[in-house]
Amino acid sequence: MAYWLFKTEPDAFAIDDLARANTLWEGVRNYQARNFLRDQVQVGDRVFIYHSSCKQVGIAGIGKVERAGFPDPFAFDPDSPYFDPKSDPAAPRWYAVELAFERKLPLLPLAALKANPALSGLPLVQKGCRLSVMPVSEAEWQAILAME
DNA sequence: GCCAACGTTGGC
DNA sequence: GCCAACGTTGGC
Repeated sequence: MAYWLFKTEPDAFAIDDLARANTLWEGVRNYQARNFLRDQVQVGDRVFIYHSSCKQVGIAGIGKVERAGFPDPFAFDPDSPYFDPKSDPAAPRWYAVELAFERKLPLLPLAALKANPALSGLPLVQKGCRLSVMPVSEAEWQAILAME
C-alpha cells in the first residue's frame, strides 16, 4: 500500500463532500500528476486530502482509493469544463481514480507542515510546487499523522 | 487582489 | 529544439 497527497480547492470540493459520498478524482490536467494516477495509484492506497487556495490551507483529512486509474470521462464530454478535444478515447490523455472517505483530521496548516523538518522532502512544502497529486513516503505519512 | 513560479504553447 | 509569450496555480 502506498501513500499520496491530493490537492483540492474546498470551494469546489472539500473533505466534507468526500465524507458524504465516494467521488471521482477527475479534472487533473498535469502530466506528472496524470502519470501517478495512471501508473501508480492502487486500490487501498491512502490519500491525504489537502485544501488549497482557501482561507485555511492545509491537510484536512484522509481518503482511500476505491478504484485505480481509468480514463477521465470528463475529458470526452464537450459539456464539461474539463473537456479536452485532444484526448482520444482510443488513447486517453487524462486519468481519474475513485476515492472513498476515511476520516477527517484537525486541519494541519501548511505553515506547520513547512516547519516540520521530517517533511522537507515533500514536494508540497517546496517553493512553487504546483503538483496536485504527489507521493508521500511512509516516514512522511507517519510524521504527518503524529502532528494531529 | 497581487504576483511569483511554473507548465504549456507555438513561432521560428 | 529553443525560448518568449501566455495562462494557470496557489500562497499570502
